[in-house]
Amino acid sequence: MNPKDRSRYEARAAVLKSMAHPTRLYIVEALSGGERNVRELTDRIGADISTVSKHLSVLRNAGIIRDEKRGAQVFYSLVVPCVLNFFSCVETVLDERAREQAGWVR
Amino acid sequence: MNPKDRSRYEARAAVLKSMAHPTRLYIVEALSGGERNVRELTDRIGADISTVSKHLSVLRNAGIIRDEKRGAQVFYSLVVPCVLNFFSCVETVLDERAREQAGWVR
DNA sequence: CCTGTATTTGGCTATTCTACCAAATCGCCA
DNA sequence: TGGCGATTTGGTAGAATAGCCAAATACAGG
Repeated sequence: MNPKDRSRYEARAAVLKSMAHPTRLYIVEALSGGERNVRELTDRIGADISTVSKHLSVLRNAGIIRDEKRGAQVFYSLVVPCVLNFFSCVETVLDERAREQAGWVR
Repeated sequence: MNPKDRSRYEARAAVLKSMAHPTRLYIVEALSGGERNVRELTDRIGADISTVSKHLSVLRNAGIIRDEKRGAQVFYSLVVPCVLNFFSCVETVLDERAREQAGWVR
């Protein structure tokens, strides 16, 4: 793989990697219903607020979400809604895998 | 987040994680053109064959690809083609990010 | 200006990844 | 059966992650 291709795939992988964590996936889905502030997300997730804040910055740096400060609060929202389409395909993968294991027909 | 939701998001994240690596993304795209054996993939990627083999097993365990042994060779192919749809959305993310940085309009 | 609330940042540890080399397996065929 | 090409597996060092706590920063009001 030449350097140009390599960096292209690295950039793509970085985007997927930013979503490849249970908490961050949860955040993405939560934001599909509209913007949320850090406190709301933290309450739902049930982890330390500093942990959630770091997950949010991972997603923001990847360009998946953006932040808007209003007063003392910071509201996050989805920048690229098409990432929500990933969910159905991921479910397909999981279903397919379950079927494989159950049937063992191959 | 309750345990049930948590494990659901963990399963989903595991699927994304299996693709969140430049080499593995490259493999997925390479397999969109049909099955390939380990040697072919290794030649294109330019890493140690044992490294490629391990990447392949990550994707196989996730249920994204499957292997079929024919003679001494092992051919890999895509199980769930919908993952190819991820690429266009990922490009959208990258484009959006590039635009942000260029324009600085916010 | 001082306090309280909201969020981010720094620091640290435990865990997980990744890549390579070496060694083990697997299937074919001389 | 012995050797060969193809692929996987075991081992390991180094890099990257994730989570928590403590401390820093940012804002709104009083």
